[in-house]
Amino acid sequence: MNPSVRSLDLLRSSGLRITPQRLAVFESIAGLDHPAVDEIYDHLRHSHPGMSVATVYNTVERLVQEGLVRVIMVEGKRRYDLRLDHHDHLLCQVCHRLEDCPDDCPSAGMTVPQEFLVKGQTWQINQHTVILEGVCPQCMNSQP
Amino acid sequence: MNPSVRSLDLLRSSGLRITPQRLAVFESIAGLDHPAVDEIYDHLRHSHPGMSVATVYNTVERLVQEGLVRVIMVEGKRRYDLRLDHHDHLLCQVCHRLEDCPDDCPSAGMTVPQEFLVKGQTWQINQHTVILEGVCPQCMNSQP
DNA sequence: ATCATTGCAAATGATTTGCATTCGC
DNA sequence: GCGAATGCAAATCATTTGCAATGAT
Repeated sequence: MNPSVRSLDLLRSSGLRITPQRLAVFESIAGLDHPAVDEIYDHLRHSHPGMSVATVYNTVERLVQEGLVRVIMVEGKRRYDLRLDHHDHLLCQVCHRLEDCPDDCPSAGMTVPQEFLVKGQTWQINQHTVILEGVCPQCMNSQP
Repeated sequence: MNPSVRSLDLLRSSGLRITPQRLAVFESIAGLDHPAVDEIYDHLRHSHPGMSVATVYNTVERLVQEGLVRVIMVEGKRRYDLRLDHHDHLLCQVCHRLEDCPDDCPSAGMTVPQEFLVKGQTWQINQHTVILEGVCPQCMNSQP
């Protein structure tokens, strides 16, 4: 699959050097569904022999720094997402699939103030994470 | 500190064998604030020399299985909580303190249905996790 | 040519596992 | 005494780090 112009543009606009590895990692995140590093690495094994896991870790970290992708910590593993706006996630406890919560999600409307008073003292809130855990439709069907 | 009658009762009621290590781990979780395994272990080092980390892992895992404590996955680490009812958490990104969200928390009123329709297919939802991340009052004061 | 990026291998941190010994019941 | 629980050490999994070689600009 050729790198999309969009990927190239995004990478370039961030000022990062364009390397085949970076392009590949970026497009993997776009193509896979909330992948973790090992999934990205496995995905690229055949198309990019010689690619190192360390490079995947590096790249993914740079992409996060540049604000091109987002991390979601799930089950002790970092997973990566191209969507940058806040949204909640659905996690399948069986197959570990992670999916974006649709906008009519019960938690989607929740707003969190930037400051929050707890026991008379102020917390500054920077972000919040909502994960709904359960069983996805596929796993529901295969193991009733 | 002597084991409280309550701890003993709780452990006994679950059918678990009462060992000094179990009692100690259970009371550590009660005494510390959302501790991770290493904090429990450090806490018990002096009072229980010879106690193994593996035992702490074992014990904590059994306590979760028996429904006596709850795990919260935070920053790639399991942390343990005696409160069993659903409640949200506040995480300090500076000192990594984890605190229960008070009941007037913006997310506290949120209810999540047991079944949830996504793209025409049904997810079964078992639980949900809400973590508000930011800076705690103490860290706010010490680093402005 | 310069300096960021890569690849490899060794290191770290959290957690798990195997197994012989110990101890609650 | 029996079987579950413990302690220890080695193993595993995710991630990080050090460093020499490579390659994008």
